[in-house]
Amino acid sequence: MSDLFPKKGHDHDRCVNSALKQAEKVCMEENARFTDMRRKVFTLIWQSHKAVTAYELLDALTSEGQRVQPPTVYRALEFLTDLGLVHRIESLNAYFGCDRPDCEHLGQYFICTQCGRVAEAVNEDMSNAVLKAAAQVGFSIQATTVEIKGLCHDCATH
Amino acid sequence: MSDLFPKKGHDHDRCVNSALKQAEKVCMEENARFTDMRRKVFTLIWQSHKAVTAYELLDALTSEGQRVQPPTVYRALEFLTDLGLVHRIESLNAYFGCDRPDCEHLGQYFICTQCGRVAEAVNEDMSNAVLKAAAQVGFSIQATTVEIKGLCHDCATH
DNA sequence: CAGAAAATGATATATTATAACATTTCATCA
DNA sequence: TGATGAAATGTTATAATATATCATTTTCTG
Ligand SMILES: [Zn+2]
Ligand SMILES: [Zn+2]
Ligand SMILES: [Zn+2]
Ligand SMILES: [Zn+2]
Repeated sequence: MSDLFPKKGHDHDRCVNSALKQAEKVCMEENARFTDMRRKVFTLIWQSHKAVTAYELLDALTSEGQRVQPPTVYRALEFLTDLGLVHRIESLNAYFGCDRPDCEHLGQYFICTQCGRVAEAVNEDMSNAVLKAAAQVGFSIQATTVEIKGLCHDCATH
Repeated sequence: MSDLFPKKGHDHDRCVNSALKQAEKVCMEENARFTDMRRKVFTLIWQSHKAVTAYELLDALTSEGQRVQPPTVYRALEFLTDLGLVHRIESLNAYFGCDRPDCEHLGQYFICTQCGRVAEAVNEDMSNAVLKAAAQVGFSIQATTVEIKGLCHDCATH
């Protein structure tokens, strides 16, 4: 059994740095500006493996100094989600950093209701099943939401 | 190709009446009270094949007579969703009547972004893919959300 | 019918998100 | 270089969704 969730005590700075690198690359390629605010929001989102709400981001940005208003955060989130650098978790009204912003994929998430961690899966079987089901009923897909809640392996066994 | 979505001009009263019958049966079996308010909310939800927001329900109930407050509607929705008579569509913050409240299933929805209609699918391939993906990573499922947005066959072809 | 439990009413407030307009920053090119 | 227009951010207000808490009414049970 392979665990999607990061190991306890892993080098998380490495996660964040690698995500920043990828984000810079994607922005460069898309000729999009990775501004200070966008970078701050992106970094805050990557500071844990949990999903983060817009108002948690607001609070974090505000405690860093001057008051930041909702539209500022929502704009950064829109930018990041449009580029695929961040995904919105619909069932949590929260945002989560994408591991693989450079490859097209249908978002699929495992969400642990105990520890709060989220893991993105890119599972061919699930993707294919969704695509096939849609084809069978003549439905042309624009976006998909697959969110699976439960206990991660760590939480289920401890 | 089989279309999940109801045919234009179908006998919708029949949909509603059959849903009410099923709801009564489920409540009876669960020894749960299908009160006036719950019945009203349930019926309103079934009055279209679209998802309905809590505040749309509030407005509808209020225009029927005296003012109804949010908690009243949210309580009815909680009751109905707990029993599986209604599902919440996370990506719309809206509610939708379940076709098959009498059989266990993972909720899977097709949501047309053009006409607004929603269709519940009960697709074994999708369910199995989700269950298998979870098993592979040692994740024990509590709830799943599968919401597929796009164009229904009618909207895609007209 | 009394008493307990369940449901609803009422009031207030929390949480999530967007609209609209002002100001600042930044790339571009005359 | 510095005018200029587009993009980004700031600011204020408000919309949309959801819940906490306590009071009252209704229903069930004995
Ligand atoms: Zn990490
Ligand atoms: Zn966990
Ligand atoms: Zn119908
Ligand atoms: Zn349609």
